[in-house]
Amino acid sequence: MFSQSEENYIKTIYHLSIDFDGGISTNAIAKQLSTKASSVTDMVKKLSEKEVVVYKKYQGVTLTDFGKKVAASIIRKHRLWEVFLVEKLNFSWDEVHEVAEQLEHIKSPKLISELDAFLGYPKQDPHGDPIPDADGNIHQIEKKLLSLLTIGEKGVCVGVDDTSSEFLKFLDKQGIGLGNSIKIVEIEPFDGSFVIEVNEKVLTISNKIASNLYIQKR
Amino acid sequence: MFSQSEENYIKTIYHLSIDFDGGISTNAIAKQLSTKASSVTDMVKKLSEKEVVVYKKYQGVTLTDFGKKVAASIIRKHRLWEVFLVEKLNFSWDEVHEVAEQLEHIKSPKLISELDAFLGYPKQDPHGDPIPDADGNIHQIEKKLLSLLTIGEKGVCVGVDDTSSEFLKFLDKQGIGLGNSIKIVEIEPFDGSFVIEVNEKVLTISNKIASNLYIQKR
DNA sequence: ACTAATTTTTAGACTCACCTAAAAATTGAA
DNA sequence: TTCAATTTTTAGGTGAGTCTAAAAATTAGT
Repeated sequence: MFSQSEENYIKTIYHLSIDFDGGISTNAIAKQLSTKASSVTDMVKKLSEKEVVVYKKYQGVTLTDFGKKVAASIIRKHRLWEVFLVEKLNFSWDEVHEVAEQLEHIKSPKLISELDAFLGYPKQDPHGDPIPDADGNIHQIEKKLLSLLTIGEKGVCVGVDDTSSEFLKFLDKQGIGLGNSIKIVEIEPFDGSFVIEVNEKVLTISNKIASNLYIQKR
Repeated sequence: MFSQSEENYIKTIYHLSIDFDGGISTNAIAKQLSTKASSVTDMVKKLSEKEVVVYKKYQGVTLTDFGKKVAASIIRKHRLWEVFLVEKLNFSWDEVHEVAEQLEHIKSPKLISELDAFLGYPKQDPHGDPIPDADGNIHQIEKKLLSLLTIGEKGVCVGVDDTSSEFLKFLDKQGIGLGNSIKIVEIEPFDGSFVIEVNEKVLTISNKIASNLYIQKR
């Protein structure tokens, strides 16, 4: 069994490993968890004794296969709770994270399997991220950043990269949500901003916004 | 804000205060929490600094009005989660306690008010215990131990005193549940056992069982 | 009322997760 | 390649919450 603190480290290392391959630096982990590199060194030694990570001094850490399974189970809980909060308790997608951070640490296999069934075995969380299955397998759907599309291309909004409250509130205000069809009308060469058509409305979004929206072409 | 440990002490002191009035001894708290009296003394000093309890050396502790409010809010969360587990996630009433012990510490006012609404503002938990309202008021329903009734009296089963898994499983096996109408057919003078009629069936229960079942006369 | 038994508190120590400050290793720039 | 900047680790310390053992206070038996 892992403490809440250990679980937070495991989850963080997992997330950092997605964009970066090779050892994750103690500094990167420290920054993500708002703690100090020295604290990370301590924890990482403990996790390596528990066979969750491989750690060589000054080389950063990588998750073992076991560690990846543990991470997947924490993320599974986190995302299932997010679905619950949005679908059943009227939370908006920018309010769920903080509470899910707490709920993900509840220990009860029955709770999670029943919650999964109660929610109808959802495959994605409210931000479009995949929910790992009970065995820890993650089925990532085919998706592309909106900013990589060209004029005339169409697709469906299936996720966001940045999940900050400010960004999600902005999307709500613009009327952009998961499942919406989006068509690229124009790309401004000067600043890379995009003119898109969504929900029968035409609007302009900055390149930064476009670089945080995932589109599935289908 | 209180730590999980502090919350567990506050809840325990509250529960112990129901059956004994006057100061609750450190020993009683220690036994309930499976810890040592010396640890209790430490915590109780801290809680008294936070104005949650009144503590005089060697005199035991009592909750302040503020402490009672805090206790009620923890118990409210615990019981709402119990209802959720039984009504929505197919837990049986003997499985809920352990998980609710974890869930009761989740911090989010919105979570609890939305959960309350989602469950249809329940007034009792699965064991028949009252759910405190958002202001900390507890509306205890009128009830009596079955063992205090006499031959011919009738009532409805509204709660249990002992909530141990063994007892609850026993009740399930006998077909006794909340809401069932119960009639006293006979009382055995020799051992004080009761012959009762419930769900059109007649069965005999020991005095010990009868002393753990609450009946509402209506 | 006076011991004896029990309860409660104090004192000191432990683990966990964190910190700061300094030392050591790595990296990068001229 | 060398040395300065950066990163990482070590060393030592803190607070929360727990423990054991011993001291102090209370309660109970005669």
